Amino acid sequence: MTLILDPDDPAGWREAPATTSGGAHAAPGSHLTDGLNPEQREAVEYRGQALLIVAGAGSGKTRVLTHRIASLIESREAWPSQILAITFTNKAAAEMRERVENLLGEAASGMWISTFHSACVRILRREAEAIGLSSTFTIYDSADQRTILKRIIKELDADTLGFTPASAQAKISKLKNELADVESYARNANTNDPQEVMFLEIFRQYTRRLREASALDFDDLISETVYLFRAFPKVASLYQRRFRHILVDEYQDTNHAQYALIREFTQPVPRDRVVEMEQHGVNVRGVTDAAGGIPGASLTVVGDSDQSIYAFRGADIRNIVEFERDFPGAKVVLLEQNYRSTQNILSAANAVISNNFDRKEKKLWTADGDGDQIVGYTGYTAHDEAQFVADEIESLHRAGVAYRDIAVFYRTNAQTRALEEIFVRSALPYRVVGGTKFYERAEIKDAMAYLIAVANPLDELALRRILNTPKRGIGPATETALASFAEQNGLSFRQAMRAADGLGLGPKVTSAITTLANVLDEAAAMLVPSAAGIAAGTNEGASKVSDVLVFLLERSGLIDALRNSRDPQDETRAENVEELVAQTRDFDRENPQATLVDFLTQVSLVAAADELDDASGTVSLMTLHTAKGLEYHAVFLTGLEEGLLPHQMSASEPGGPAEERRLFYVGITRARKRLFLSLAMSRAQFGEVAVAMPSRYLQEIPEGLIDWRQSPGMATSRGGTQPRALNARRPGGAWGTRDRDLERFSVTKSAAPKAEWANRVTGTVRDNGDLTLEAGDRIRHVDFGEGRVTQVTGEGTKRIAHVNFDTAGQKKLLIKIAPIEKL
DNA sequence: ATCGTCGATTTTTTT
DNA sequence: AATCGACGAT
Repeated sequence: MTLILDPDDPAGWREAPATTSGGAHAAPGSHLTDGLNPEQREAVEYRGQALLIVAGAGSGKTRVLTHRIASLIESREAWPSQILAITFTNKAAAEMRERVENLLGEAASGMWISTFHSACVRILRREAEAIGLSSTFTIYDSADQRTILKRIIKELDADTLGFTPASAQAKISKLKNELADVESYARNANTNDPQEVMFLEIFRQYTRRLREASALDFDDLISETVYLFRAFPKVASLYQRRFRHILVDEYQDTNHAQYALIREFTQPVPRDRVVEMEQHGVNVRGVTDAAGGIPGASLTVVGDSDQSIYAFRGADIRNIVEFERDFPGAKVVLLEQNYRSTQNILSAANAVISNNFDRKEKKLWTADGDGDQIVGYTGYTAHDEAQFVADEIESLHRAGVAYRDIAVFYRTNAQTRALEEIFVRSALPYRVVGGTKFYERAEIKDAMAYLIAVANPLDELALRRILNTPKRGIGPATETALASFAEQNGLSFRQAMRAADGLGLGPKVTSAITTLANVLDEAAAMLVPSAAGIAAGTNEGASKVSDVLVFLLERSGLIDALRNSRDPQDETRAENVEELVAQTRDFDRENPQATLVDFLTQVSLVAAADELDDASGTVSLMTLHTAKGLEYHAVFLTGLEEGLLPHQMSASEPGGPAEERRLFYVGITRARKRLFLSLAMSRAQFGEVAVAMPSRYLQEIPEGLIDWRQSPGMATSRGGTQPRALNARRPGGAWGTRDRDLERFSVTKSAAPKAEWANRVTGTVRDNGDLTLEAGDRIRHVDFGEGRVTQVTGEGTKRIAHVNFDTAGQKKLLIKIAPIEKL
């Protein structure tokens, strides 16, 4: 029996599989390949150093990945702790873990299945001191980055050279994704260019401040792990020894730093170091090869270059395109059969994506038949479009489709407004996934800053945030005084606060500062485990996260300030803070051994898609980016207009329009049975109403596939719906285009004033107070005209009228706010 | 130090 | 339309 030391658990020795090298493997259980097509089966069963699975949308890649992992373990070729699977979101990780557990049962525990960022944090916290970090380092999000850069740019007067926090942030992120640091940038910088010199200074200061605060930004999490492995090969060897099988999902969206990290993980360990490791008590039996070294881990990547949509964040499509060159002898398996969508949906997707040149030809197909036609609709305004979506959702729901099986996608978060307004009015249960997140609310960030300040006393950003929140009379002057006192005496901001007595500030201010410092100290004391806990290396005896939070909220006066405020919005803010307390209670209950730092880490790394609750009975609204990897019975793609998809901003970027097309492709392929494409002819931007043109991608879909309820050509300037052949030719090429295909979307060039066709569904909202309606009442609605109430449901402000309109058909309306009057 | 008003600026997508 | 920052009044 071979024993393998698990670096995760230095005290725990685990049993290793019976055989790990040479000889015939036990045949993987056939239940793992039953029902798979030949390609899928090959992807599960192939054994070798490198495997690329080119998995078209809906081709069952998660199934292949989970079965492959299960097969490795069941055949005793690998121990669970030797598996490292990287997914794109925590939700995908959780799902993969669950599915592997379903295949293997208890045997699945010990695997690392997580996102790049979570895995790196786990490694970095463990090895923090090697690279001069506190193991309680803070993770800065983009808002934090922006705050710091804003201060730096102001101090350096860098705005005179055209620097903005956003531009500096983008540039720093780009550099870090390429594994460039301040030194390497300095070496290549042109010292004659004042702009580059200034940027270098910004970059230098930014790096220094994060260092001093013991903080890392998102990009650092990856790059610092790479640096760690490169600077400390012995540390790297521990992980190279442990992880024998690396599996990476969504490989087309990896950036250079992530690629470099994968390469580090898959490096072999030379014999000399193996000998050294053995001398230090690291068990390597069962993983060495004939030469005495540890061979590089096997690598499986899954991806689809047609779904690469993160170039803006440094994703390098070459990682997948050049995989075979990077890993000689790599096996490639192509999965083209689709198990998700109808052929009509797939034909549309194939047609659209085939317009991207420079791609490997790939055609999705299904054996399940054509299915329903795709439905198209052109609204007059965004609200009109939203009303179409709401109506169709209601009619799907009446036909038996659950709300949770329906999703609405859009390109930009701003587009949620019109959709939400109409959905609220229509009493449609929905949830916006991502968007303005709970943890981005100011009051939540304040409360979190208290926790961060306790967990990581070096974090100046968090301290400065809470210094005068709630108001304690500590203004910018005092803040600056503290900061410079700290600077001059080589103290941290926190230490300066403790020493505030000697600064000669006003007595009131001084006492406010020391009181806060004491509260933080007391909270920090609550987190120290008991002697027994320390001895056992556990968190035993430390206060729960929720208790620390409640202590901080009460003693800092934050919660009282919100409750006693005259600002009516503060009531909601207080409720949000209560919700945060409830979340920490949940966290404590679900993770009894976890620390405050664990909680902060989890919060930092939640992805938009992680918020999805499969059990909720609501329609999901999300961006096209968030939609990647998900699937729904019915999908609505909205805002299919030039300037939105493709987005205006993408036009100037190389490869922009092609990436936007992939985004459209990703959206289409999320749909299982029903696909709805919609757009508006006018859209409000910055408060101004602008005329919108149909997206160029719409015409790439073969005409017969779409049933236009109201086509762009039909939606005339007067708001009428004169039926007109989709491909009716109009002389002169409307909209000044020569492209004949565009004409099927043409509208009359002499567009009438906007006011005339903004007469459809509007954003009108009113407060009807306690208007009472009952079945049988006649009402008039601003947009839908007259109708008869058939039923009233719900209570209080949520009362809903079900109305049969004379011309507009059946609708549900939230009585309190619908623009209606009783007749 | 705090509060209120005016004007500028904003929207791409996210771990 | 709405948020954010600068500036001036209290």
